[in-house]
Amino acid sequence: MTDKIESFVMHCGEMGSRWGFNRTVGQMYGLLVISKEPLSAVQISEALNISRGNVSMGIKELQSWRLVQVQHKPKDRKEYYSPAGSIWEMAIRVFEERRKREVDPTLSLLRDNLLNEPANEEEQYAQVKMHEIHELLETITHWASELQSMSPDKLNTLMKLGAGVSKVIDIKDKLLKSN
Amino acid sequence: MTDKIESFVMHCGEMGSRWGFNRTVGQMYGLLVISKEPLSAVQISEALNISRGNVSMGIKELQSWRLVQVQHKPKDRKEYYSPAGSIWEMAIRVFEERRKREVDPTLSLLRDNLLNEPANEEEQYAQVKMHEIHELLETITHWASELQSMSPDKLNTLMKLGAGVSKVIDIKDKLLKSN
DNA sequence: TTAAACTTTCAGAAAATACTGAAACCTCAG
DNA sequence: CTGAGGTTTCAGTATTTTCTGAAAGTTTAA
Repeated sequence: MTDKIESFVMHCGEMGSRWGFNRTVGQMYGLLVISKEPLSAVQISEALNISRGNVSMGIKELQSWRLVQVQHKPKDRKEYYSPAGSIWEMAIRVFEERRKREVDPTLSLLRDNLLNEPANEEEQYAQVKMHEIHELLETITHWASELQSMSPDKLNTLMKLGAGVSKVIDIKDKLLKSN
Repeated sequence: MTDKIESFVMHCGEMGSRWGFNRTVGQMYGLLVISKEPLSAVQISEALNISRGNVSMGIKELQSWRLVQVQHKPKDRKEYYSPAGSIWEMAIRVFEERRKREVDPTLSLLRDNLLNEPANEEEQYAQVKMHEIHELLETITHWASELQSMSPDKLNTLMKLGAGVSKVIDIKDKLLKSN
């Protein structure tokens, strides 16, 4: 591994925990992303100086994020791993999985809590707040899933448009009104 | 604390680490959000059964996320804490801070790495990948900051529009062409 | 100035998390 | 079958993170 590649891989490790997994898993993913060829478990464990068992657990974790792909070479029983999908898909998946882990459980707790009538003033206030949070999270997750259903191409146009969308929406409103 | 409130606070604790801080900090923030009145450090430590020192550290952490506000009561030297801003602002801030912690360092590493010429084929491939990632992250962060500059109201319209934006953009394109 | 009432800090203890490596497990060619 | 070549599991260990509580620091009323 050259210095430049190593610095990238180590950085992925340091960021790993912030992105939702741990250091080693981050390194593993970084390594797979910048390696042209798929890597075997042993190659990964040697490149990163970690145990074979750890690689196995890491791969499992990455699979739960739908971020790696298993491949086989002819005449070779080993499994070879490579990143699943394009950089773009990778981003979408991380987003999606994080939503599942970070937002969905909260939404369901809030839904449950909002079913009961508040028993006193304290709970009354709490419910108002929970309701606000619930509404916000619903709006955001709904929007996110709509965005995800758009083609990468459309999404790109939209993002490049930036705050300009606002103007486009204004135009739409005017058109609707004048009809 | 009633059961319902406690379940919310404990949930915030469990989610805490997924949202970027730790259990106690999560609980503290949950508690502050659903409490009508600002709370003193001692009240927090009693409500959550944690040490006074831990509260101090937690508040510091929440302040670094710009999520709490300090208040004072007349004739009282204690500090009282309450959530800073509306639920909406809270979401914006968490987003913003996470971007700073999770994306910005990566962008700067990638920028640095992309300045050097690749020394061999391996690095050549690595750079292509890093370039892709860099471009994607740039587009997304740029877009995110544009969105943040929009008024909550406009943003709400936009989000409610959902995948419908795509149609609106198509209409705009047609209008431009016909001119 | 002083001291009471508070907040912050931080070394060490406790708890949580991640890693290793050996054993168990799978799979398939012979 | 069987054993070679591979993967997974998991108990125990190492590392990292978090929490405590006592000491140090700060502020202000008198």
